[in-house]
Amino acid sequence: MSEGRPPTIKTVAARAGVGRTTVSRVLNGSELVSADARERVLRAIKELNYVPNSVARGLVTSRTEAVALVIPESESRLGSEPFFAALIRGVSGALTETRTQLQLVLVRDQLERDQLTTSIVTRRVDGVLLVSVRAQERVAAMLEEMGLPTVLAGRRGEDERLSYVTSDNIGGATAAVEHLVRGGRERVATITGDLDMDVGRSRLAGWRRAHELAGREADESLVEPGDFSEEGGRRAMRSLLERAPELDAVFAASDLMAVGALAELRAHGRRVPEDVAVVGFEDSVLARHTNPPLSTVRQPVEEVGRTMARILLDEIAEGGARRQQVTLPTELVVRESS
Amino acid sequence: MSEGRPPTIKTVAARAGVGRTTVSRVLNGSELVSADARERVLRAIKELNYVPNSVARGLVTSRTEAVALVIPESESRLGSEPFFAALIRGVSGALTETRTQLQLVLVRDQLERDQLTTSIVTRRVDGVLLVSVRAQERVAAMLEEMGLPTVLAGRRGEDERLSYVTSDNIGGATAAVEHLVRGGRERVATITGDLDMDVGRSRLAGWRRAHELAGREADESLVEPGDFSEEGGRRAMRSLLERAPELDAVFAASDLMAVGALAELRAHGRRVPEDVAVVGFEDSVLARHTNPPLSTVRQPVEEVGRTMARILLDEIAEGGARRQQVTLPTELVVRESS
DNA sequence: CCTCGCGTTGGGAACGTTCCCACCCGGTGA
DNA sequence: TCACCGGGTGGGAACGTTCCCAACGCGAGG
Repeated sequence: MSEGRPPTIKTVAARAGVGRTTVSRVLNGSELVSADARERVLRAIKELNYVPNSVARGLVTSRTEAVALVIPESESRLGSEPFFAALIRGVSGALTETRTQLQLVLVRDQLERDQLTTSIVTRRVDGVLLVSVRAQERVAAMLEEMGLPTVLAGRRGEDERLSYVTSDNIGGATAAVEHLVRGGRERVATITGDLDMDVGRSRLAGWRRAHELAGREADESLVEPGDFSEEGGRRAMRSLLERAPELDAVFAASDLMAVGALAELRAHGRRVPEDVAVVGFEDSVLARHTNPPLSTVRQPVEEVGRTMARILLDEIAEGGARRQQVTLPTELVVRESS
Repeated sequence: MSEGRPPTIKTVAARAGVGRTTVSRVLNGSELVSADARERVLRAIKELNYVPNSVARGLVTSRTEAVALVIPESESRLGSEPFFAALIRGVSGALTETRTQLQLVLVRDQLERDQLTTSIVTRRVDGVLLVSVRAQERVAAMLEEMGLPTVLAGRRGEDERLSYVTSDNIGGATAAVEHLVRGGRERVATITGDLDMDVGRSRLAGWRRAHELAGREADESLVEPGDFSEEGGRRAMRSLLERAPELDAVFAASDLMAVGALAELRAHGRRVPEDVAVVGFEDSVLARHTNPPLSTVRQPVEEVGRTMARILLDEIAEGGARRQQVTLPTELVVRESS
């Protein structure tokens, strides 16, 4: 096995006794090849162990068969790690069906964020998947302007113009709070996520909506801003307990904040769920292992990833005109904290 | 701003009033360019918003400035998700410094595993990072044979020939068990990981070694095989309790198995740590949130990723002769379960 | 027997770079 | 004055594909 250098399409053509073009046609599944020629080509390919050079192909077609998955550092940290992993799983699953490559881009700091556009142009990817964007996300705006096919995980706001896939945050939050109300809770507080993000705002909107549906007035003094982190959850719980000691339930906009809240409640001697019921959001691995096990809202993260990838492939194939916006259903998971 | 099509090196050359080659030289930092020409080229680049086409460059240099990170599906599942996320963070961090792209390849099933070689050849990456390999990993063997620069996370066995980065599994396990012995535990059992993997074997070796160092005979009936999963941990704990009800400590080769063990111990009315002490391995997010919080061995996962990337870049740059094998230190984290 | 058409085929050009080499030009030493 | 040198420069070729188009062979129809 003395491979000088890898075989090219010419090597194959020579071996099969045909021209370059015919080999190319076989490779790309064209009909205009005689059965005889096709068979000879296929045999030569197998004998030579030929694999087409995707770089050369990319040069002429100006398509790389690759998409970038862009994830802000903050998203890959925090308890959202399982989110991140599941999303990748979904994306990757949908992508491998079409042989599209997945490039991972983690954006650490502001500097990298600024270079991102150049970086994406250099990469020459066919499209971009962008995770969890803030309201004023410059990267998204730039991609939109460049006309590069783009699908967001989550949306920047309610008037999002780009394609996106998100889970039903309003519905999930509503269901969580309704569940608390139905369980006889009178004073349901909420610890919100970052209100600069649609997930944060939507989950808060769900809390409000549930009150409305129950014919109650939402008491805004029961709303405490958090930041999706465990420590943020602790802090928020602390100030809620000071301000509204009579509360008997908390809806936290993330499991991690719920974990922080649980710790703080314990520190204050409140029993869960007897004195205070707690519900989180996300259904991360954590939720099953807290004490007591955490009721939460499950999001179909892997499905979100899969859907994003499918939509992106669509956009790439069709020249990107039609935008698709999908909201996937969430599901309340009741455990012992409520 | 009516961009017909993106500017090429020729556009830049024309605008700067120089030849293609000179632009190329400026781009690649060659010294053989007059200050004057260099400045004109840089200005033209800025004015035209020119970004070199990495595909075309890749075609002639036959380097893509991209590496693949290959992760078996089983590794991205289970409680190892944070592991996976942290590893990616490390890899990505070290890579962005050199503008190298990261391609993520998740291997779901056997079929995909078989196609992996072709897939890697098609991708034309400059090197491969391969996660957590089993003893008989065909992919690793194939990469070795192809001579493609490769770095493993973990090793196939003690006689690994490829470059790898691993954490000190033997040392960590030894420390964990010594800690239990020093705490006065007499009968320290262990739930092993998959013994087909070096991590599994090494952590078991550490358990043996600690006994040896303490001048005790390791009682092999206290060894129960697990599979790194929570359910596996439960099952193993159950049969240990049946077989050796007098045990007073358990070292589980992963946090997730430790969690399973905790649940099973509780079900059997054993108190932790009073009746039985438990130590895990990994220090995943989970460990801080179990009841009681889990003592465990922390691995520097992000650092493993960073180191892998650095070694791979080295191998790529230097034509791959020298192999590097690095073992990073682990650290015992004592919480309340021991 | 010639022409037409259609299924099949292959060569040339192009994609945007880098690398090799030849060239130019001013200065230096004989 | 002439050969020589070396920094600076640019054009041609090559990388391995795909696409365009011209050409081929062969049977059918006039």
